[in-house]
Amino acid sequence: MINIKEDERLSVLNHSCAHLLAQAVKHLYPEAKFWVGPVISEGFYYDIDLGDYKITDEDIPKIEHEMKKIAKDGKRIVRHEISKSEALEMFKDDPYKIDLIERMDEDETVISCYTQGDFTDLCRGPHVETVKELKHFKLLKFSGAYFKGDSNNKMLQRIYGVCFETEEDLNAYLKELEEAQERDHRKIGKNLGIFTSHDLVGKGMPLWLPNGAIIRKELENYIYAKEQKLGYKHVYTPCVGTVDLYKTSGHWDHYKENMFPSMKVDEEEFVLRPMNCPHHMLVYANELHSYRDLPIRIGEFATDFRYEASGAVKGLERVRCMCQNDAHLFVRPDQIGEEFKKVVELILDVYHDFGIKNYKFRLSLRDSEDKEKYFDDDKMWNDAEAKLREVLNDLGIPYYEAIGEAAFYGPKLDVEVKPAVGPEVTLSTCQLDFLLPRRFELSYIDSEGKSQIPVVLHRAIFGTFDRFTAFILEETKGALPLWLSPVQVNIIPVNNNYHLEYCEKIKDSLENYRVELDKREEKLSYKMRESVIRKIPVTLIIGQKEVDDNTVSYRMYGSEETKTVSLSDFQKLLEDKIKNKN
RNA sequence: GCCAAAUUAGUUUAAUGGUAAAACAAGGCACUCGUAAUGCUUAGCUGUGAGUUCGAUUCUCGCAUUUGGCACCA
Repeated sequence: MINIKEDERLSVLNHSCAHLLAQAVKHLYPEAKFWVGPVISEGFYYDIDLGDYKITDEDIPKIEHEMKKIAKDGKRIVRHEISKSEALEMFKDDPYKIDLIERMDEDETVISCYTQGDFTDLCRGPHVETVKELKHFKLLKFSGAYFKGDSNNKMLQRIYGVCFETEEDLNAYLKELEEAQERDHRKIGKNLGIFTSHDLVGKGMPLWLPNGAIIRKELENYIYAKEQKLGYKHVYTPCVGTVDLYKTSGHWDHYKENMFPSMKVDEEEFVLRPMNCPHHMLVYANELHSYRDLPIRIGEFATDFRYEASGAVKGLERVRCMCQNDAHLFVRPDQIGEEFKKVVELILDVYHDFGIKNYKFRLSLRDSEDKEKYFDDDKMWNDAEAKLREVLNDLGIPYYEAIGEAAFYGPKLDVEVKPAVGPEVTLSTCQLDFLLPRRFELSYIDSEGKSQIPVVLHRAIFGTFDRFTAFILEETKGALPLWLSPVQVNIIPVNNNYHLEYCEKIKDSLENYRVELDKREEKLSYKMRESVIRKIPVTLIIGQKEVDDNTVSYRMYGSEETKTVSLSDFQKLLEDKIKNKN
């Protein structure tokens, strides 16, 4: 998918188109006041205050029509430069523009405006020469958007659109948007019987169907093996904890709003756990540790519950009940770099196995101005942030820094991916934590017999199994690699009367695989069609030829070619595919 | 949570102020078949609670869920 914002020409075009949109809106709704109209990776938008009037579906074609009309007139787009005081005078009736102008630097003496026909907007530019160039655009959607992105502020109305240089480019882009919908894990998940939901269970509470459960189990087995090899110790702990547990950890103060409300049982007050750190702290505290024992790596496939805002819930991607591929690494301060590096390497290893290529590393740091949100210890933060940067630089991994995205207890490295529909989400995460070990009074005995406080790394490679499955379904368009596929081999006999016995024999010989034998009294082509629709990786066609020659004929998903081989060669082929994860 | 829109059979869709149609899927019968749909047949549906109305799936309102954004995302 093309990123408009990263293309210089398209950026100018789309930004100019945002002005065209504003002009058209001004023509149709003279009372309209305008906030900002930036270019984004998907095109452009403009935030507009229409008073009490709400944009409807019928307005969009009208606005588009007006935009075309203005574009046809072909007015030039002219730049003026004015001083701050002139600007304040010029836009004196427009509180939004005044807001923008007042925030501009006093020294920045030149403020620019762009005029096209009867419409002038404050803008840094640049723009295209004339509105005539804005021919191939489309308004895509509209919604409410908080003024300055703050939910305490008034909601403005935002209209999104996109503009291209040619009609072909525009159509190609719109087609891509449509195709993205086909790739949406919610659609695939429904079609392939991966997951469902029910009002009686509740919002954001997915039910994993048998096919989804197989995928999840394979993911669990895969990451469990990796983690065991790396010296992780896996545990099981309860999905609830007492309120006091979360008061001890500090989450009660910082995270209560995102937790399900507490429930009283006898004299104890419980919450459904939103994360597993406190439980794992207590696993660590169960015995006395020597500096020689560290690092200690506690892993768990742990079900957590979070009170996600109702508008945020989405398929398997954002849920209220999820299973984390969680682990907490208890390390000595001198081991931070090495352990953090191992986690990053594990992430890279796993992404390689899944063929995931489009992801970004985000180093999430605190906003040092915000003493409310973050644990207050400047030295701790500075040391931790420096450590993470150092490792990333040593590994030569490209990343970007995000101020104010850290957890309250420490900085973190997140891996972000882009779903088929909607904004980027975090998949993997690795978080450094100097705080929780202190709150739980964790310790180890150093070489001089003194008690020391360990450092904790929180990490989740898949993030949650839910979100990772959603992502993998979109990456593969539901055509999962053999090792993950709920049904791996589908056997279709040409004639049930003559070939079934041989098919049963083949099925028995593939006992290590998930095999289906389609015995239904249906036409071969009918069964083949269904096998393809279900995206089963391998379909076997078994008829008289195969029975006579003691062979199998197979067709791989995505190919129309049929190959015939001996059963042992076929088994070898499956083994190789599983081994190579393709 | 906020701004909107949507909700009809298992699924995808149609229609209507006089309680609903089709395709696929499912059940039954026939066909015994070589790589994306054999034919016939049976059963199955208006999210939920109010209101308006002689009568509501259709109009109005509330609720739930879903969808697109915004905000949130330890």
